Amino acid sequence: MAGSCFAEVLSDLVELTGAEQAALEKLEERQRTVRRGAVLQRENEKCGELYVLRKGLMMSYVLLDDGSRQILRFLFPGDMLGVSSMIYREAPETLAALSDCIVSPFDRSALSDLMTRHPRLSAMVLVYCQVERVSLTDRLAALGRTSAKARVAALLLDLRDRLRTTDKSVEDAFQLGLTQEEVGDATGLTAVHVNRMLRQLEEEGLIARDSGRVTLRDERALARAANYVNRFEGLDLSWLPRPA
Amino acid sequence: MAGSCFAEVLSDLVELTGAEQAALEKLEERQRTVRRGAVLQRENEKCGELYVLRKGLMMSYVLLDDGSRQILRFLFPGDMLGVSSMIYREAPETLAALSDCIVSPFDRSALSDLMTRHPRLSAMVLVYCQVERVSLTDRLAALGRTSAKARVAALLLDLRDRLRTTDKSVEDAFQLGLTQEEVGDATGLTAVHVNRMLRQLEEEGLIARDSGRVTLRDERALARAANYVNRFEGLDLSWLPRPA
DNA sequence: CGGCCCCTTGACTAAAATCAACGAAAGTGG
DNA sequence: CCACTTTCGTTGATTTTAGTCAAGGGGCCG
Repeated sequence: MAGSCFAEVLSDLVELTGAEQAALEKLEERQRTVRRGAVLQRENEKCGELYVLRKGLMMSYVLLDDGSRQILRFLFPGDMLGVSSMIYREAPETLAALSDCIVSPFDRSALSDLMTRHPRLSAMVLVYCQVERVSLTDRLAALGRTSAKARVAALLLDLRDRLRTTDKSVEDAFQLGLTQEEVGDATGLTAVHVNRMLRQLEEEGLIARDSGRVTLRDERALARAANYVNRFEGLDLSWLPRPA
Repeated sequence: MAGSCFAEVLSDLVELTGAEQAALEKLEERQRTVRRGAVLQRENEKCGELYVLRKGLMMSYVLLDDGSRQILRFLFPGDMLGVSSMIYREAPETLAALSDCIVSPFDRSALSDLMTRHPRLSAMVLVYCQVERVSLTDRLAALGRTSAKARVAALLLDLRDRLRTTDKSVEDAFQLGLTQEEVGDATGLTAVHVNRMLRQLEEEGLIARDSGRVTLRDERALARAANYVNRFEGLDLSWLPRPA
């Protein structure tokens, strides 16, 4: 199996040259499986490698002193994992697999080399990180200023959009590969309250549920309730340097 | 007035070459003043330039549909503003001045050029953005999983640390250049509740207040209450490429 | 079959928001 | 320089939102 998952994400943004594709494929030469529930990197432990997620669903989270968990981000195929760990001696967050996964590990220096040799890819890595950053600020605003229901709605919309980038067959229904506790840890709620919010969304006809499968029945109303924006849209990359 | 504020931030991390310093100074050739309360960039409007903040205190925020505001970040001298706006047609956040400020505006293409010509600076811009990203995730965890008191304590510690990087004379006391409403919009609380939390911190002897000036009286206890980490510490940049 | 994990629901509690009022301080305009 | 307005901080009373505690049910796995 060849091809670079990260390159696929980037090639939605610009047309890559052969040399650029080759450089990205080199990052994903190696492969490794990660079992559901396994931890790839643990918070406060020495930083290891970086990864590209090739297959499966992962998450990054932090644990607070009182034992509570905040899920920072869900990770989908094509996502680059552990970029922030690259810059620290100790990892600022834990990376764990929510399903059986395949990742491609690579070294800090590999990314450093790539950035030196391919200035345009370097800029695109920055773009990718900024998209992530803006998504984080969306979630920050959601946690700070929106209701429990809005946060759950936003999470559902976001999950659907992210799943669709990999699997075009996803339309308005998808398997929610998360427990309600995980949804709670992502939205800053308790599992009990997540349950109530899902029920409420269901009663209002905004979603339907059937054994872990969620259907978005009224996307317009959900998006309105959630203040949701897909941050992979509306990009302007006209300023990118010419390919080397 | 010469010298690059952003270069000063970076030179705390590695020793810059003359060429690198010159390149960074070029970004800050121009200067512009911004009045207290003025807006440099407005959410959803066409993205303009990027900036380096040279002097003063600014903030970035978003407004939600119901009119509530979430402050995403406070900006200090040496910070680069609007990097995320660079990649979008429309700005994802508003940039506003909390005090009279001086900024150096520059063009997307100027940063793009710099990244092409100076691979190591390119990597350092990425590092800078990742520090910002990790700080955002700290705040995300604070909003999602910590009490009102802890959030206010964390904000005070963070402000102090950021002020100290510019002004070494700041020890445990500083002018809180924010209204309680602004503190609330940053921490996801109401101004009224912020007031009560400040009072409580004061009553417990963790801080003292006098006409807008805050003194941290028990930093240890504050940091414990707040789960606070200074993200400019603990970096490992040994992987950075050689300077060009 | 039994145990565990996850979902569900009700009753109750705690945390933070809301509403309202007032005083002090800081600008503003004559 | 003074009257006026506005902003900001403070406080109490009350309401709303979400958390906590507890119990039971369904499905899956060993």
